[in-house]
Amino acid sequence: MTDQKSALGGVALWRRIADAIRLDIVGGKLAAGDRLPTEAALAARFSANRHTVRRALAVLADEGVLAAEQGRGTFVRSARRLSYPIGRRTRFSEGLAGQARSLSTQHLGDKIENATASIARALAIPTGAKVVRIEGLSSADGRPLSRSTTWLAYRQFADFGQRIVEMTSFTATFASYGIADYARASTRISARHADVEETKLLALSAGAIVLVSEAVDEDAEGHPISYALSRFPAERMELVV
Amino acid sequence: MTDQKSALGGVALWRRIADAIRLDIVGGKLAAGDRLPTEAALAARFSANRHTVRRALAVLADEGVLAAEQGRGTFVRSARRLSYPIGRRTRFSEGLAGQARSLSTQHLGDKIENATASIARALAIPTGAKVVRIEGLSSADGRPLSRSTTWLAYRQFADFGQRIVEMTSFTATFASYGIADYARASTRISARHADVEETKLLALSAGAIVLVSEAVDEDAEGHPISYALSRFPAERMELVV
DNA sequence: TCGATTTGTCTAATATACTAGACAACTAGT
DNA sequence: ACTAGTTGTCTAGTATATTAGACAAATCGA
Repeated sequence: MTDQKSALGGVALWRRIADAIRLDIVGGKLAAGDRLPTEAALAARFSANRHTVRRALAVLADEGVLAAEQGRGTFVRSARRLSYPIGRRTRFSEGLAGQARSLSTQHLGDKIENATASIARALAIPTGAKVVRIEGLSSADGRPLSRSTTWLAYRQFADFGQRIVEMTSFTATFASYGIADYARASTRISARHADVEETKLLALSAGAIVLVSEAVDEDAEGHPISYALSRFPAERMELVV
Repeated sequence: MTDQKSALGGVALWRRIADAIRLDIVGGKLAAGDRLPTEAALAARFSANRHTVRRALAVLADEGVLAAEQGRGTFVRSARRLSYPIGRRTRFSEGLAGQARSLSTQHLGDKIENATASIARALAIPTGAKVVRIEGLSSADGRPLSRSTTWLAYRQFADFGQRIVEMTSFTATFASYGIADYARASTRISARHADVEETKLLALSAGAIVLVSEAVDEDAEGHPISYALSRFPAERMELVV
């Protein structure tokens, strides 16, 4: 949109250029197979040096978003953002079905700890009460889509960590506790820069943005059963309400 | 959380430090009135030089988030993020009432133009059809909260731009067209770096992140009436579903 | 085959970001 | 009044980001 250099420090110019081009691609302005403007044209558009543009293109090529061909030009490879639906009763796998061929969720570990104030409030338990923490990473077609941390009351879900590795899905694991149905009670959405761990696990380039969703699920009676903090790469995902 | 310098280029260290501290404040880890760790302690925590930390603190002081007092320390001034609710029938002013004393929406201008593919799809009109574009800026207690661009079909809402300056609210203006009630049809949420114009209007520091919401409203019969693209400063707002 | 266009690579100069250390100015408690 | 601890300011050196220009290597159409 507003291609000016002015905006001053904080974020390097090559990163702003990379973000702008990526936005054109995931936003649909550039389709897969399209040829990008030449490096010289992009340099003019962003009032930057060709080398700076090349650095931005190198990052995007590294991400697999585009590929350069000497003598011919630079071409868009991959496609639009995936949409992650948020509603009262959406399940992870259902929501993304149809947008990707394969979906998987990887269990990164679990741990017993004491509830901080915000976790306790979400789960309606006393601050400091024991909670189970589950770390997970979800991917579609081999590309990581979300890094999530989930807390559950230890009192009710003491061995959730063991069960989920067998059951694989949250829905199935909840069912094993006799919770046949559950629904989303609330979702809060914010955004920030990815930290080092997220950058690594989500295969992001440094300085990328993550959408953060804070979700509380409740059982049929309206009691909160889980509090999940999910981080989505903003360049590959959008949330749909 | 993970305070390492490694993460490499793209985003300046002072900005990552500023973001981390701001996150502690708007996330509630640091309350208004609290004293921050000393500059030396922060420098150690982020493995950075004291001057780099000072630059981050200067930005936050400039934003009004904290204030330094020579000889005493640096103190947290202002408070938590505002929550913007998203639902089938939420209205801007209702949703934020109670979180801020004064709310205002400023009309920045309007224009007739031709619908791009995505606008046309959202409004269910042919690509290239005439649309009215409305630019606005909303603030709470003097701090800008959202920068929004709204498109409406020209055929139905030809003089929306004139009417809204009198009516002041979208709800009232829709009512003047005989639309007593409308509801949210869909909301898509993403995030990116603010562009130059947003940085200025939303009073952000360079390189800040905006939450982007793409919303379609429909009338009682389910016909789309407006397509709005709102940008919220991620450091001051969160969206609640 | 030639020439125009495009990406790839190299060298060099300048501006900005970051680190390092020293000391001044102010505050609060002894 | 003194001292320890804090923020404010200055100078200087190093690393990274950005600009600048030149030429090589590949592609494509005339």
